[in-house]
Amino acid sequence: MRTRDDKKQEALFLATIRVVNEIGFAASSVSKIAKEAGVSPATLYIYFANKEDLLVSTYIEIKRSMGAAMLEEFDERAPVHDIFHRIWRNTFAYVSENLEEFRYAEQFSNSPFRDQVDMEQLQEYFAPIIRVVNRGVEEKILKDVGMDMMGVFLIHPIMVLANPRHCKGFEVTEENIETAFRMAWDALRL
Amino acid sequence: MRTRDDKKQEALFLATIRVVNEIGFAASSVSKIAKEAGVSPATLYIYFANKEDLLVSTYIEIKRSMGAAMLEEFDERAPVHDIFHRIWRNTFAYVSENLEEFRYAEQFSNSPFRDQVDMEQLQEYFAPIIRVVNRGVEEKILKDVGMDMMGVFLIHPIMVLANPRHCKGFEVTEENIETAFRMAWDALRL
Amino acid sequence: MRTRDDKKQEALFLATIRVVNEIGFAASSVSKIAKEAGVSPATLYIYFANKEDLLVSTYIEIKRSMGAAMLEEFDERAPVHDIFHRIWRNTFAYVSENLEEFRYAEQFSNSPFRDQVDMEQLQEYFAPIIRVVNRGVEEKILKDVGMDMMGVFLIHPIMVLANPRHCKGFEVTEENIETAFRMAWDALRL
Amino acid sequence: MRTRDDKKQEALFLATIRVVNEIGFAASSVSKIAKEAGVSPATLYIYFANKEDLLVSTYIEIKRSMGAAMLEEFDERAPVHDIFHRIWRNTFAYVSENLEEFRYAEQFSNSPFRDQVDMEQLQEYFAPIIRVVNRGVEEKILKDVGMDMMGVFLIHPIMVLANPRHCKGFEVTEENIETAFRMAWDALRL
DNA sequence: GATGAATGAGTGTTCATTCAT
DNA sequence: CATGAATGAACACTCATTCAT
Repeated sequence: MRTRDDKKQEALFLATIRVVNEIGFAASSVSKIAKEAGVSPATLYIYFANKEDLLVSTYIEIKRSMGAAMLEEFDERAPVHDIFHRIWRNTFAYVSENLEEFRYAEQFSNSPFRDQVDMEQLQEYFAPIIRVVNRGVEEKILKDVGMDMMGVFLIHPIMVLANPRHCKGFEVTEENIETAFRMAWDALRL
Repeated sequence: MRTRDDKKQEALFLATIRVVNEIGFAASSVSKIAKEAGVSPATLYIYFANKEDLLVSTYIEIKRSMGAAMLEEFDERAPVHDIFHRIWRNTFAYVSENLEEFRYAEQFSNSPFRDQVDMEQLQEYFAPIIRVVNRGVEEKILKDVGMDMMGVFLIHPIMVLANPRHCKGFEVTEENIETAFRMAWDALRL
Repeated sequence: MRTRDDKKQEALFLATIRVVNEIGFAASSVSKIAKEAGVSPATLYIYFANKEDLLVSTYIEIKRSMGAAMLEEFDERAPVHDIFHRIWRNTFAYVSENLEEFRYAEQFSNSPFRDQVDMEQLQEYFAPIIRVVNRGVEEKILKDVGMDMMGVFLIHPIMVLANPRHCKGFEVTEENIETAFRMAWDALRL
Repeated sequence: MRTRDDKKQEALFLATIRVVNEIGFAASSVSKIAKEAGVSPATLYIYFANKEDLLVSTYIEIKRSMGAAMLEEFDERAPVHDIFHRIWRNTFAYVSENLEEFRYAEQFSNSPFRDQVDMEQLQEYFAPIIRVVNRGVEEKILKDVGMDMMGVFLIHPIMVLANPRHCKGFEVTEENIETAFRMAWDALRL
């Protein structure tokens, strides 16, 4: 028998991201994605159970790689401020260099497909961050305001700022990134 | 195309919001929206040029009413902090009380339809806010960081916090709102 | 608005029968039936909810017209033998003259769609026959063997004999029909 | 194509019957049948030329075994009545005990695949019965009405009565079988 | 102004079959 | 001998839009 080609799965992920970003979630059809990936629509169904599975799997794959990128060179023993600074810059780098993936994730999480994803599982990728937040609160460095609010002022600003779609006026320069981080840190710190 | 029977146009706006929120952008069809509004699909084309026009117009209508709500009791002569506090609470109130409209806008602005909207025109609704920001910078009350960053730390947090879809752990209580505002203000102020 | 065209429903019934008889149940597709009827596949869905509805409705329509044909000139007060003779000849005439309809019904009732039909409702068309059978039993003219067996020896033989597909050697002549009826009557009578 | 591993061929026959009976002719696909048989779809094509060959071969196989069952303990020298009685009971037994096979054959012979079968060859299985009918006519025991009519009143009733799908009200008891045979015999005998 | 009928183009998905291993 | 991968063609069905009334 022919052997399964991992390249095709990867190609389908990339094609999904490209097509969804270009024409939007609503207009993205299985046949367009298959064509973009250079395979037959029927072949797609060998690698994914159905359209939803394709979209959800693509999202999870992005989240996984994003989580890994955010935690690069993560050193749990460093000062909270430095860890956050590291994560902040990692995340900025990831979003800037993987804008397509990031935009896909954004569209996905604003679609009803979102409810099909096991969020608990996704949270695992970000567990170390949560531990640092808790440590920061214990050490009286961070405001004790719950995890959601931390995300809103620490992670979310990056998502918006790094996305030229939202912030046409924000240039991703060394200086601007540091300024933005200072604002985030001002919001979070005690 | 526009005509006198404003009730039908209003009904179509509401139906669009309801349908899109319930089954998502991708699955929302003209005929389903028409049925929800209690009119024939053909009638819809009397009020809107096509599906895109319907979706875009609905979005603009929401943005208009949202802008008005945010600026309620706006007093340009009050202190910058108080104006922002007022806007912050207005916005929270609007989002909480108009979750459906808000969610529609969120889905819309994460779709490629976004590019069909004349953003310049939308900005007008929020012009007074921009003037206050500029005043705050001049008065050395606010960091001088450009309008995008202001939006990211002032407006965006509300959008996320008030949306239970994103923040299941955040309860919209008096206390939490004030805490969050303090964080936003810490981020913005000099 | 355009007005609904009853001719199209009729055309779809006929097209269904023709296509199913020509290429079989399994190979009959909605698009082939629509093409045969001279309408777009999409139009078909205005008149029928889905493929199953089309097939089932066609079957019920046939059964209705067949029941009516079998009971033509039905006179409940005539002798049982004469009534049966009349029904027998009516049925033979119907099957011979409506072979296509009959064959469709045959294929249908040997398909799993059969289970989608409300058989109780169909039985109504044949209620008068059942009453005559009961009378024949009471009058000690017919064997008291239950309704199924009556059907097997009275109705079923016609279905088979009149269908050249099954009985290539049976010519539908006056004499042969009478001979066959005598055999059926011999089977049924006391 | 045929090969030595008769177990797989047998498994495919059985799988075909099971699948077709469960989901119907139209919905039965090669891959579903292969899965039911526990082999790959590709393997199926080693044993059968194509889907049609599989379906037709399954039918012929059933007809062969059915013919053999009907003629069990066949004694050409016995009285015509007794031979018929024997065949009648054999057939009833076969249908009752092989309902799945029988139903498959029924569906098959009501589909256009029927025309793909060499009927002449099938007739061979039933040749002894034909000889007995001819003898009965010569001996003035049976009506001289042609072979088709004999089949209609002798074989067909069993097919219908033994199939609970058609005759929900007929219980396959010793007594009912004998009663039905008497009716068939009354129809046939002079 | 308002509508149900109508449709070509498209949807997601499965099909029977072939091919490389 | 046996197989999972691969696909063009087809499937049932829905779409956004137009048309006749």
